[in-house]
Amino acid sequence: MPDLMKSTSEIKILIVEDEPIIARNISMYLDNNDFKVSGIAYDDEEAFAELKNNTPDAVILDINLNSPSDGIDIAAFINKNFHLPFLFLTSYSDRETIQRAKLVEPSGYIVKPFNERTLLASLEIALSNFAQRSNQQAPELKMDKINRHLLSPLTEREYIVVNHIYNGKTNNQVAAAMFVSLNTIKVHIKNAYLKLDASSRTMAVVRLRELMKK
Amino acid sequence: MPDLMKSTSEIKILIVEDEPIIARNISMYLDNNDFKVSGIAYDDEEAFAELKNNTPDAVILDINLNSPSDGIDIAAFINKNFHLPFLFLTSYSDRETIQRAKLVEPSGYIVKPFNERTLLASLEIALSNFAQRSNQQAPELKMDKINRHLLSPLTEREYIVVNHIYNGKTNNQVAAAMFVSLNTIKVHIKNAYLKLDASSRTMAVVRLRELMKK
DNA sequence: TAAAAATTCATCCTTAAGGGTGAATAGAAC
DNA sequence: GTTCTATTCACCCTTAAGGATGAATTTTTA
Repeated sequence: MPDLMKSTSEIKILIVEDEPIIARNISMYLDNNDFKVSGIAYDDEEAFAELKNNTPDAVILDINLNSPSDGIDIAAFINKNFHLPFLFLTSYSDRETIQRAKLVEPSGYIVKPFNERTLLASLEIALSNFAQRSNQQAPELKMDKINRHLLSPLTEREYIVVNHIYNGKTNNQVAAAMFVSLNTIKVHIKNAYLKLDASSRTMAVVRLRELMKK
Repeated sequence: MPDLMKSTSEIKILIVEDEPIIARNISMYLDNNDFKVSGIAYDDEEAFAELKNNTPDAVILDINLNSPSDGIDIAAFINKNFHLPFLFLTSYSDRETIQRAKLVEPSGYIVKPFNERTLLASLEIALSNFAQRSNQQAPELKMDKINRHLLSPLTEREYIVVNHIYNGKTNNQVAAAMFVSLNTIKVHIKNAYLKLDASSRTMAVVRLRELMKK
């Protein structure tokens, strides 16, 4: 089988993270899942250099860094000089930091501690949102939160699909965003419906809203 | 035209309200809109008598009454002795009262000051919710809130339709709940889509969520 | 390594949804 | 008294969505 999937979605990611263990962890996850890590930056200077020299397609930014500029500053720099999606990697922060982070309009957030699935799903959804409309943020569901309330948890692909549906996309739009066929999307939707006890996209959205409230 | 609509939806409403001006106001609204006011009770005793003698199909209850039992007490009595939908008519109340009101699981709330449209729409949605599933409450959109953010406001029927869509109903289910044909529902949906800048029910729901946040 | 789960895709079929046009009726507004 | 809006409905057509079945491939897990 020609791995069309892999070639089309091998997207170069820059990781900006001062803790080597976390950085390597993320790097391993991504390399095993159709992403290519173009570089790891441990401080602001390395981040600026990587951005210029290795032209990543997306950036994962830890907010707290051991350097003069933190992740939010680097994000502001990206907004000024590039047209790139970026996600913040963050622990629970104070309100001020969250406010500052929102101002630079990130394509997504990854909250520590995170698991592989959440990381990959957040990244894929962020890329899709960025591609469609850089300005407005589509609200993102939390897979962990949803799965906690389901007898049978959603798989990563099912989760991404229902997220798109939650944000009003048609099956064809979801297929385009995920680089797979319409048939595949329909299979994911059908399986997700079983788990969500729904039989239409609007019913699924109602169920998702209920699950998010709990 | 045989007014099938009127005969099927001429529902008897009991109004429990100690302020005669408001009571007559509501009474007038309802009588002009395919509802029949079976009686007006100005205190608890009259309410109990009306419930027994005139067998209303639904009850609108002011919470604050000049009598030993208030609206919530009467609601509890209804729950115990009848199977009837009731709505609370309320001004801004203290938390305790709201907590008590929630315990008797009303089919809806009408908050003063209210206009004719909100009253009728709340009533119709409450009746529909009650008919479908007496136990769980479908979350209800606020027409005033939505309309405040639309260039062209939704009409009452359009609002009721999008409310049903928001709660996951199919067009056929909406038609059944509103006692009109599928064609009519489609017309309302199409017109609502224009106002909401949507072209599918899921997109409409996304827009409604956005409008409710503002 | 074998079994189970996840992901991908195809084909076929039925129904739901969306969209266009036209039109009758009733009520409100002017 | 005429115009405007809201509500209702019909007929038409196209596309989207939902559902069933079968199957190949990869990844994970036992």
